[in-house]
Parts: sequence; C-alpha cells; structure tokens
Amino acid sequence: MQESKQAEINYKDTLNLPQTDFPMKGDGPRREPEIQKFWFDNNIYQKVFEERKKQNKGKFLLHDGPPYLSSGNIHIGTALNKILKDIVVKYKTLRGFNSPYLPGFDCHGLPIESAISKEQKKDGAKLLDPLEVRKQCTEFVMKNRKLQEEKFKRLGVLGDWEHAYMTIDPKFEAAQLRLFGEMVEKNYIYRGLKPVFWCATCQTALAEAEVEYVENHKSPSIYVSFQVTKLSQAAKKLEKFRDLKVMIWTTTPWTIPGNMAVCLNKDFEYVVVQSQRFGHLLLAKDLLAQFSKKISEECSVIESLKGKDLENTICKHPFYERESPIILGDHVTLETGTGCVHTAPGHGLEDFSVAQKYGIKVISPVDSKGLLTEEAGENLKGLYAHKGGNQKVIELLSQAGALIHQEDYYHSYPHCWRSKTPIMFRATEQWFCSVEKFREKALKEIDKVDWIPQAGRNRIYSMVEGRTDWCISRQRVWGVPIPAFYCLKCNKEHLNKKLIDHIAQIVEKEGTDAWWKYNSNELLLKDYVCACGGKEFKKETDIMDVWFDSGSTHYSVIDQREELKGIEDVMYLEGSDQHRGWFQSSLLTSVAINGKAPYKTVLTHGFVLDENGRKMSKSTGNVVDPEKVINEYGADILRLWVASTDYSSDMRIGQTMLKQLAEVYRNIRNTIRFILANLYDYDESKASVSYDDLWAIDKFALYRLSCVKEEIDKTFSNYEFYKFYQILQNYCTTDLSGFYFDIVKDRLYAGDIRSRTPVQIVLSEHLKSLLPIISPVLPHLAEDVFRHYPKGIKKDYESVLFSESYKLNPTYLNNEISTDFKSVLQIKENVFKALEIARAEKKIGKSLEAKVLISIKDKPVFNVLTKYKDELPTVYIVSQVEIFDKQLSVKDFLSSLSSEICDVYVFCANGSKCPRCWKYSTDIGQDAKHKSVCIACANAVEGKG
RNA sequence: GGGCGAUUAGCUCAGUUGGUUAGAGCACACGCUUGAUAAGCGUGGGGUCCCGUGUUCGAGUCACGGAUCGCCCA
Repeated sequence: MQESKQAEINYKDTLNLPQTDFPMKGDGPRREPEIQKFWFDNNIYQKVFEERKKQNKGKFLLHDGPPYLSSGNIHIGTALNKILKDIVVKYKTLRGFNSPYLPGFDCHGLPIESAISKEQKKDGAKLLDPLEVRKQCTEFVMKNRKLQEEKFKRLGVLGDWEHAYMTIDPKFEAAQLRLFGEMVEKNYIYRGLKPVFWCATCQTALAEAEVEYVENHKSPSIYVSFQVTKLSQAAKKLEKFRDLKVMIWTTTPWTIPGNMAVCLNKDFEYVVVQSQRFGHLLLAKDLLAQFSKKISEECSVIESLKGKDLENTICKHPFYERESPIILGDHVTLETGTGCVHTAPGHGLEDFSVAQKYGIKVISPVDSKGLLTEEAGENLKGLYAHKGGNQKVIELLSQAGALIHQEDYYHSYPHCWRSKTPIMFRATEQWFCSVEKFREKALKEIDKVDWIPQAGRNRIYSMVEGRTDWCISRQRVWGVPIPAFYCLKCNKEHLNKKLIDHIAQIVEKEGTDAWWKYNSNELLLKDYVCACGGKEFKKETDIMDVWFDSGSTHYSVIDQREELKGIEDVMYLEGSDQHRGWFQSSLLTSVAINGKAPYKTVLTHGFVLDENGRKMSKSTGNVVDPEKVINEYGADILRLWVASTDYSSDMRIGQTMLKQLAEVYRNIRNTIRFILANLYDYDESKASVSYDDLWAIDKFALYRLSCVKEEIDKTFSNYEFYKFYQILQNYCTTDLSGFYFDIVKDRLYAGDIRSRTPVQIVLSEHLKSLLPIISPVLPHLAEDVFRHYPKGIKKDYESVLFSESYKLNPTYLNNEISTDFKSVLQIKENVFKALEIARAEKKIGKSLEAKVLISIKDKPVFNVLTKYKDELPTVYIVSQVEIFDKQLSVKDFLSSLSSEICDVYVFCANGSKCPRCWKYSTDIGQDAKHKSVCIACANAVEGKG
C-alpha cells in the first residue's frame, strides 16, 4: 500500500507537464502601459518602418484625417476610428508593406474660436485684438493636442507622433496658401453675392456642415395675398376678376421685404376661387381643400389654368410700391402652402437661382446682426428678423389687408450648431470656389475610387453632383487668411498667384499671424500698384473655411513629407459623415489642382450607438467613455470590440458586449498560453520529424490551420475584421481548445519523445501563424506572447511588430485528411453523445473509463475509420475503440446510441487504470521494471530517463 | 419632408442562384474533470428570421406597403 502510493507520486513526476510564466490574465489596465512604454521608448514604430523601407516590398499610405482639437477628450467614435486605422496600418505592415502612419490634428475653426471668446466673455474682458485671440487659440490647441495624443497612444496606436502634422504649422499653412494660389490661378476662386447660411449670433457665414436642423421649431405661418396688376397674355381670360390676388404661404414673414417674385410650377393646375371674405384668389387646385380648411370657408372654383400660362403676370408687393412678377420653377411642390411660392432671392438658394434665370435683382435688407436695414423701410429698420421683424411684417401685412390667415407652425428649421440659434439666409459678399467648373471631372474621379462599403460611392456622388459652389470665406480670425487685397482708390480686388506665393513665403517663416501683424504695404510685393494707379491697399479680413485646411492635406501634408510623397496606394478612413466633410473637401481641392482624387480607397464606418441601438448623448446618460473601458478592461478589449463588429453600418457597445469580449479575449489568450506552456522544452533545430511522420490528427490540425489562415488573410485583405473575429474565435474554442488540444494532451504529458515532438511541431506552427495574425488587432497580447516566446524557437526581432505573415507549407492542405476526418468527426459526435448518456447516469466520469463499440452502417465511412483504427481511441479520448461494419447484438452495455450512420455501445474499459496516463489497459504489470504502469508508460519513462 | 442603410437566439455574426427540421461562437442550464486549474471538456435548452400583403409547388432569401433605429440631404 505504502509502496504503491509512493510509486504513483513518482510517476506523476515523470510526466511532461506544461510550464510557463505567461500569465493567465492579461490585466490590460495595468500591464498595457508597460508594453506601450517599451514600444515608444525603443522607437519600435520607426525601426519597423525603416526595416520595411529597406525591404522595399511596396508602399501603402493610410492618410490620417485630422481629429478636431476642440477638446482634450476623445469619444468612442474617435477611438473606433483611430483603432481601425491602426489595425489597417499594422496589417499592411505585417504584409511587408512600407506603411507609414503620420497622425494629424485639425486646429483652426469656429468652435475653437468660440470656446476662447466665451472664456473672454466670462472674464468680462473687452474684445481682444485678433492676435491675442489667435494666441489663446494656439495655447488651447496645443494643450488639447497633447491630451488627445496621450489618449490615442493609450489605445495602442503607433505612428510618427513626434512629427504629427498640425494645421497651424507655418509650413502647413504656407502650403495651403500655395494650393489656394493654384486654384486662383486656374480661375476657380471668385467673389460674389450669394445667399449663405448666416448666423446672426456668431455674425458669420456658416458651412453646410455647421448647420443642424432642430425638430419642432415654432414659426409664424402666414398666408399672404398679392394683388395682380397686369395679366400675362396667356392668362387674359382672368381679366374679369378685377380684385384677383395670388395666394402665397411662408413661415418666414421677415423675408417679405426681400420678396421680388412669386414662383409657380409650370405643370400644376391653378384655380381662381371666390371667397366670401377675400374675393377672388388664385392658388394650386390640389391645395385648395387644405387652404379652405385654414380659412374655414368653402370656396367655389370659377376658373382654372396651367401654371405656365401665368408666367410674367405682374403682382404688387403687399406693402412696397414694387412689382413682383410671377415666374416658374420646378422646386415648387404641392406638399403644403398654396403652390405659389414667395420668392426672396436674397434669402434662399432656390429663390436665388430661379431669380437669376429671370434676371431679377437680389436684395437682402438684413444686416450681419440679423437686424432689418433701412432698405426694408422705416417701419422695420433695426428690428431683429426672427422676432420683432416677423411681428412687424405681419402687422404691416394686416394693415395692408394682405394677411389672409395666420397660425403657429412646427417644423424642422436650420440652426447654428454652435450658438443653437435659428439661422437665416442672407446674401452677402463671399469668396467662392466654383465647383461647377470641375464638377464633371470630380464625378469621374469618384468612380475611379474604391469605396468600402460600396454604398459610399452613391452617397458622395449625389452630393457632389448636386452641390452648389463652395463658400470658403468666414468672418473670423482663427484660421488661414484669404490673401486678397483691395485697392483703396478703385476698390478693385487683388488676388493672384504671384501675390499669394509671396504671402506664403512670409507665412512659412512667421505663420499666419503675420497677416494680422503687418499692414498691407508690409505684406504686399514691393512697389505693388493697382491698374488704376492706386498704391494704397487694404487687406481682406475673411479667413478660409476650416474644411479648406483639412481638405488641403493631400498637398500640405502628403506632398510635403519625404516619407509620404508619391505613394500611390492611398487610403482615407473616416466615419460616414465625412462624405460631405473631409472626403469631399479633399476631393475638390485635389481635382481642382491635380485633376484627380487624392485617394485610391475610401473606407467608411458607421456611428457608435449604445447597447440598445440608440444614439449616445450626455442628456440620456448612455455615453460609453473609451477611457473608462480601457481602465476596466484594457485597450485590447476595446480593439477586439472594433474588430468584432461590422463597421459598415451602425455599431453598438455596452456592458453585455464588453463582458463577452473579455471572455473571448481570455479564451484566445489561454489557447496561446497552452501552446507556449507545452513548447517550453521544444527546440526547433533538433526536431527532425517529417510531415509523413506526423500522426493523422496532427496532419488534420495543420490542415485546419492552413484553411483558417487562408480565410483570415482573405478577410483582412477585404477589411472585414468582424469576420476575422468570428473565425479566430471559432478556431480557438472549437478546433484547438475543444478538439486538438484535448486529444493531444495525453501525448504531450505522458507520451514518449516520438509521440510528443510531432505535437510540438504542430503547436509551433500554430504559434508562428497565429501571433502575426492577431497582432494588428491585439498588439498588447501579441507583444506579451512574444516576450514569453519559447527559447527553442528562433526570435529575430525585438518586437512582435516586426513580424511578417508566416507562410505555411502548402502540403498541409491535405485533401485526403480533410475528407477522411469528416467521417471521423461525424462518428465522434455520436460517440460523445453516447458517453454523455452513461455519464449522466453516473456510470462513468472521465471518458477514459470507457470502451466503445461502433457499428458503422455506411461502408465508405467504415473503410475510412479502419485506416485510422489505431488513432481512434486518442481521437475519441477513450481507452479502447472497436469498429464493425455489421450490426451488433451486445448486452450489458452502460449506454447506447443509435443514429442513421452508426450504433454506439459504451462499456467499461478493459483492464485497469494506469496511474501515469490514466488510460485503461490490460498490460499493466507486464513491464519488469515498472510494474504499476502500462507498457507504453513504462517505455516512455525509460526513453525519457 | 426626400434619399440611403440596418433589423436572423440574451450578445456578436453566418445563411450561396428561393429548396429538408434556420446555423456558429459566446452567454445560460445541467454534468464531467482537477495533469491548461482564478483554467479545461461534454451535453442541453433557447428563434413569430421587425410586421403585413403578394409572387411561387415552396420565401429568412424575391416584390410591394408599413414599423423601429441610424445616417445623409432640405
């Protein structure tokens, strides 16, 4: 008794159990920063980059769209974007590409200037001079850049952070000006009067992107009658209606002073109706019912005619002595109103363009503060358009007897995204880029670009197709100046390439502050004279739209940096909102000066929503903060989330998902840990086992590995990371952890060297293949593994990030094994179910306690299994297996299972349990030296000894 | 208001040209193991394929209408 127990302990010591220092837990929050410190302290990014440059296997550039520096914090969407970029860059690097990543920051623009102005207002300070505002903006931006950079680095994003580009670098600004100069040279830039989105609070024109639509905005809705004074030829039959009035409808009464016409649709049917109270009115037939309801009066139709017949009929403005002709336009619809559209060309883009066609004058009697001007008349002068202006106009209309109906109207109305106040359309002098002049070229270029997902193509195409000229001027100081001058004598504008290049030279040395620092004469070329002879000039005060800054990066960054210049394979990767932002501004400036798109591929991702698919917002309190996720789970989990979801539409994130991802991460980690732990004594230089010497199960494992690697390579090259995630997860849990590892443990722990080494070869192939595969997505885990790399496997580099995709031997794709194992696995399922029945009835515990008899009903399957007869006990993890090609009549089995393919009978295993390998065998005691163990173990112990 | 996209198990995703009883992993339940052990393995339950109508011998898949969510445009 005493003796045998002692022997048992000894035999356990003869096992070759796993050994590793690789921790079971990743502990990302604590350990990732150390790993990152290693990357940054040792300039891993730079070294890998230099290495790839030397190898010269091709170039790929992911050009960073600069995040805006309005805050030092990053939100989950920014994190997603940066991680996706990093995955792409790391993947391309892994494939051997010279793939630089130069991060950028977007520094100018209204939101930052507003933030500074607010601060100043708080202090009660007087309005500061432009240079002081710009100084404070610079400080603000530099502070935020540092904060954002730290946060991006904490995500594991590697790149040339030291030389990151900023749109306030003098070199950047100078290049941007030169690009602008090219556009001026090509005659794409002009100054013109146009209605633009105007914010009276910020006193500036707004970009389309700076406007947001607020639902349920309350506006005064009014129906106004315009007295007809002269009928067109085609409408002569209406002459009998002396008091005929055209009905218009508007929700912006303050634009009535700007009314210059009434617009009808040429195809609609218009009717003259008789109203008890208002006389003869003209409006679209299809809107009569709606109108009658409004004025609570049934009106009878007297006459009817087409819109086109009314063209050039003249009406009188309700309270000015001014004509308002009837014109035609396709933008007139039958949705609401009267089908007769009040047209104020200074207050609406559609009104503007239709008025242009008729040569109608543009007036805009509203000033920059949103107050009606003298042009609107004494009654209205000085009133704020949206408030007092509206009221007074309604009053004037009422006095004139032109107000037919009035009510409150709730609709979505454009607001300034900063001040949240309702905007107005206001015709002002602005600088424009004429998109019209190169629209066709731009559209052609769009079709040459690879849009991922494809839907992106249509989105940007229709936007560019329908967009109006790009208003690039802003009445602000935090930005790049529009380098124009005006002659004080004749007021002629001076904007040309020669002048701009001169300004660019100054800016390159001193930054754009110079524009505010120096007077016109100091900025101008020496002895510059206007054609009129004037020698005195004033400089332009407007700056450029911030989208022009970032839209210039293909020139001001890529073309200026040695390591980026000339790379043809350029990818832009941003959220889908950038179809009308950066993708478009970049496209326009690039097509303008180079005649081609700045990118070959554009990848867009959707927006991040909360767990329930709702938009995140501070007020709802459902915001997921990337920093918190990192502090709780680590950056690798956040990166795994990025890789796990399909970014082509909206993505969700929440605790449920994060917990699940943490589980999956742990599973991947433990799978690798098992590999490492069983390779501690492996020496690849001494492991001389040929493919033919491998066991069938080993060959099958290599076959599966090859397939999976092929699939993953494919998903990566298509940027379908969520498919990678599914494949990897399934492979780790099902193929490896649940199948191969379980089967092979016996050979690793208890087997002799001939049985153990083949497994180690398979494991080593897995390590070499999987580590590079996971490193783009899980770089911290990969680096951690690399640090614990088995001593016996060659390690050429100081970081895992140098590694290239591992090439597996093509012979691993063994079709015979693949086909045969389909049968082996099919039977395995049945065996496991039969064993489970016995286990549930407490007849067995470990499956090694069992022997199974299998009667196989399908002859080919039987033949296949016969080939692998000796390996079946290992594969099914039982002590004995017997297969038959005929029906069995057996009894006293522990359990049985019958299926279409086979019958399985479970018995107690023959012989007794070997204390070393735990398998049951009948040959225990037959070895002279090792009496208590099976022959195989006895041999193994001796062989090892 | 107009356009686009999404919707399959609690979660993340598969689901070929329309064709058996709609799949996988995770999570969950029950069990096994204690030689991957703050691990590992097995078995199992779980679905009105967003709803409705239509085409068809047959619809998760095709057509039309609608809902919800999101994005873009006005």
